[in-house]
Amino acid sequence: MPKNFVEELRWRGMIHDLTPGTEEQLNKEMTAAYVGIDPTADSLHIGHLVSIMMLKHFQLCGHKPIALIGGATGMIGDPSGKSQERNLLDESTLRHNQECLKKQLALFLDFESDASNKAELVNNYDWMKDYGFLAFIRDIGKHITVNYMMSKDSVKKRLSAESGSGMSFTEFTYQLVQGYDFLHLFQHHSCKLQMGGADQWGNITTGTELIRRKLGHENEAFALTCPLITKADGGKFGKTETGNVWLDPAKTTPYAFYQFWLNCSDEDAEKYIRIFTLLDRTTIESLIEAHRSEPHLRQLQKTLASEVTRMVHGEAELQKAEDASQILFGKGTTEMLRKLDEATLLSVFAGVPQSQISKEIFQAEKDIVELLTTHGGVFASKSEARRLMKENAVSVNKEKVSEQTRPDSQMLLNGKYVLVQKGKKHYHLLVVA
RNA sequence: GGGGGAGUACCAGAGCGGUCAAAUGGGGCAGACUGUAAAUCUGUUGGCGCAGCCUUCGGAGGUUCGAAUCCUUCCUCCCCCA
Repeated sequence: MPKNFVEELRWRGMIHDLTPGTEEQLNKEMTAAYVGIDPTADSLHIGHLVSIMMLKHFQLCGHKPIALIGGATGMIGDPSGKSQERNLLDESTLRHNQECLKKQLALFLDFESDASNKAELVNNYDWMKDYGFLAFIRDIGKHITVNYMMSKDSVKKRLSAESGSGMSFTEFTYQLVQGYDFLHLFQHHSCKLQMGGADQWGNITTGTELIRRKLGHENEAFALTCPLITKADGGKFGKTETGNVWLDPAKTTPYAFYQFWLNCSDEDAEKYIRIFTLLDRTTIESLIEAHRSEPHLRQLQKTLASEVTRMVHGEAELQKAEDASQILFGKGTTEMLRKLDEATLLSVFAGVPQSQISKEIFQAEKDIVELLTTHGGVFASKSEARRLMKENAVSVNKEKVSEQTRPDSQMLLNGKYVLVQKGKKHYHLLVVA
């Protein structure tokens, strides 16, 4: 094997736990491994990125990655964590999502080459949909005791009195269905390893256990988990005010995507750069060292943001995101904004929320609160607009405004744009047409 | 089948006839300080024509001058016994 996979993940801080013998197996021969992804949307978000990077490294180390779309399991809902009831996806949605996800996965994994370790995409709906209930409980359920299933943390937590939520039989069954996936892949794809987040440990080991009990002791399967990605301040990773950070540029603009990474705290950036970039160890270590001595340069965040953005959106989009960030957060002034030609302006603000407003309304409306709220949709309510203006948090074209400010045509950039800023980081472009 | 408990703002969780747009904590947002960081401090966190008014405390009715608080009923969830 060209590179030691476990060693690679280890220095990157991507190993939480692994079953004994995993490393030996991987050093012995090319091995197939899979991770599961719920096809609940037609795009991946950055919460999926860790799993994907695991597969990416896996492939780079000469092994064969399998991405499993959880069409069947996604309908059930994993009791680990506090998942809500899942909606059943109809088959056409499922297939649509699967296709979209595959395109995104192809940004990272090689599905096309002739190499023996090319990536594969499977969907457990394909082997679960016709599996009858009786057949399943007889063939599979027989091999796992309820006692074993009850001892899993995810189950214990839900059954404990404090949780106060109970657990349906459907959810209880989840680990068995996921365990069967592993068995199926083990038998039909020679897949010997399942990877996932630390919260998946219980589900994965149900699979290894099932394989051992059903197929006998000489059939050994392995588990490897990575730590759940956290933020130093305890918040949820990958969420912003507006929700998930998606890989699909239509859902999260490349600019917003770039900004997400740029805004990481120092502590998080040191962790994330190891996990989410492919930079090698010496590069990363020297970057971290440089950052610690001159933190204000934000070199670490900048590298992290550009590496990940390039990987997901490509060089051209990265350029635009960097330019936009430079203009919006550099020491920009009103004069500088006025100097931008229309094309530049539009490309800079491509990633910024925009709204349209008619010229007539703009000219007629003399109340800035009305203009920005009722017509412009910049604020959710007039109360909010007033409150923020009192707090000196609202700027138009980089200049603070108050409730008394009267809108006029002097505000227009290039005759038709108004740049509204809420606080330091939130921009909104009004297009007057 | 029997018994008990609970549903309050983004979440957790007080309130149990008026002084409640609803304590407190968390989260969010903003300001100061900075490095588009962290920590800290401060303000704010239903809406509006904003010293006033309107809509909110699972749903629908009712009692009352007045209800998140009392009654009826429906829905949902949890726990215990069988």
